[in-house]
Amino acid sequence: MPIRDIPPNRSPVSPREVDSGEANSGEANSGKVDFGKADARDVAPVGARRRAERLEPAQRRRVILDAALAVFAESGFAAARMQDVAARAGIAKGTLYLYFEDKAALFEGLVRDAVDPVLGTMERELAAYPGSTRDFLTLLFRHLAQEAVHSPRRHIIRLMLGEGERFPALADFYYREVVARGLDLLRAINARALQRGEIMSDAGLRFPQLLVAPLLVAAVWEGLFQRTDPLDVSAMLDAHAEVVLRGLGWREP
Amino acid sequence: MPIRDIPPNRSPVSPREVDSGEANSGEANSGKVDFGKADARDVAPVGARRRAERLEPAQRRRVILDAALAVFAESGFAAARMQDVAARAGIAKGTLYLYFEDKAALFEGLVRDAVDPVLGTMERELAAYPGSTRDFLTLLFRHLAQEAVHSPRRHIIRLMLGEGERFPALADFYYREVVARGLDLLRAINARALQRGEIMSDAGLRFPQLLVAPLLVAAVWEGLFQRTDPLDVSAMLDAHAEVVLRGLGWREP
DNA sequence: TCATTGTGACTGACTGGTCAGTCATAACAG
DNA sequence: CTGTTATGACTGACCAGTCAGTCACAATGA
Repeated sequence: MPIRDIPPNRSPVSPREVDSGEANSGEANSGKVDFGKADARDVAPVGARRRAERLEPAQRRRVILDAALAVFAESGFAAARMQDVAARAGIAKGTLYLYFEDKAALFEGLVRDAVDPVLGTMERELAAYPGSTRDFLTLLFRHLAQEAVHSPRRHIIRLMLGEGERFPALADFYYREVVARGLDLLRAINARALQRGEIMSDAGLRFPQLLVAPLLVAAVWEGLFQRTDPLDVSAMLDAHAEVVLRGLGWREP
Repeated sequence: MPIRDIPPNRSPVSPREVDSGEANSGEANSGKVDFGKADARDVAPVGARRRAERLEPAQRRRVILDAALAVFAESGFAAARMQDVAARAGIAKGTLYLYFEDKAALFEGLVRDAVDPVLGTMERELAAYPGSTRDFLTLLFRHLAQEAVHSPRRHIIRLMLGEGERFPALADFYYREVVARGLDLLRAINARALQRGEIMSDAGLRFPQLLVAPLLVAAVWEGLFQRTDPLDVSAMLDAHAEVVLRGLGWREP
């Protein structure tokens, strides 16, 4: 309770960029009947407090999630500070808690939100794709490379790798929404190609992971080694498509 | 809302397992008062300090590093507590600081230490390997799978993925000591196979990453999805070897 | 039109708790 | 007794999460 006031000699004050706004700049109090202690503390600092513009909840949520992605991507879960998320979103820390239960919920929201749309379109495209499996695979790789390497969502992958083990429920969610669907898509591609006689081996049907493994490398390489040893992701994926198709027994249909 | 659960793992770490041979012989708290016989100062109000057995500095370092691997693997860098590392190593927290400058130095020491021996033997074996490239690749995969999935060092990989971006110097070290050497080894394999006419494509020479990508998947899968959707790593790697060799234009020599 | 009251998004100082790193002290080896 | 090694209580900082309060705007009514 803020009423319980503090001996004036104590000066906590976190000397930090946030700066706990001016000490008390006078101005006793207006109408408040204040029994007990005259109390000098608090009272509106009045300074240049900027209040964030009022926003539609959905918009505010978006802003927060964008900020959170940036901050979590930069620091990982444990080291990310809610204060920083708030600052980046242009709001006060307390406001975060109007939109998300706690830090974990924010992280979750982040992953859930980012995960959404990617695969749906590919699934639909596959059903209707007229060309050869080779062409579709190339298209798929190009799409996914975009996601895994160039989209801001690429950080989600890294976050999942790094923190996922400590969020089993989140890992499950990610598995259901991304991994399982992705693998199903790949199995469908393989099954169709086999059926059409475009390939001979069922290795890709049994281990669709083999088809996307290089994408994981690409996503990780970016963050860790790009600086030291740049990797041409597109070229690598082209090479991969070539190798894997031949490896599965490709022959022109 | 299936996701609500456990944020950072706050389990107190069971301090056995590493066990620096005896030392802090149990007892600790757990209510057992044991006012029995002898050992008068066992009641231990404040003073009774239990000392860890004296160890050679090198051995103590080993014990600490083992403990640190366990704790960091479980929690990641930021969430790992020095207190827990100490407890697991059977020593007091202060003692850690006799061996490592600070938490970051401990993490670094951990990675440096774990990284050491793995590749050397493979490099030497390649030089002397009499069999076909196919056999050598199979051998290599088996070795690396051991490292990436079953060895306690597998956690190092995950730690690098999660934290590496925040330790650029460590990422560089890891690149030099593991990644670069591994890729060189793979390039050597490819070059030799090409020269011998065992394969036709130079894709593996240009992107040796393609050969190990599935290992990364395996290492990650273990931690995140094994529970949900078990993956038979050996079978996957066999399939990978088969696909990739055919993909590179393998023909029996 | 202007005052009053209601609403809820937004704020940030504060609390309670955690933890890295320190250091006076204790135990041991020789 | 003396130097070396180990200890763990302590400090200082840091941060997630709370909550009493603020403010802009909308609705109401005079």
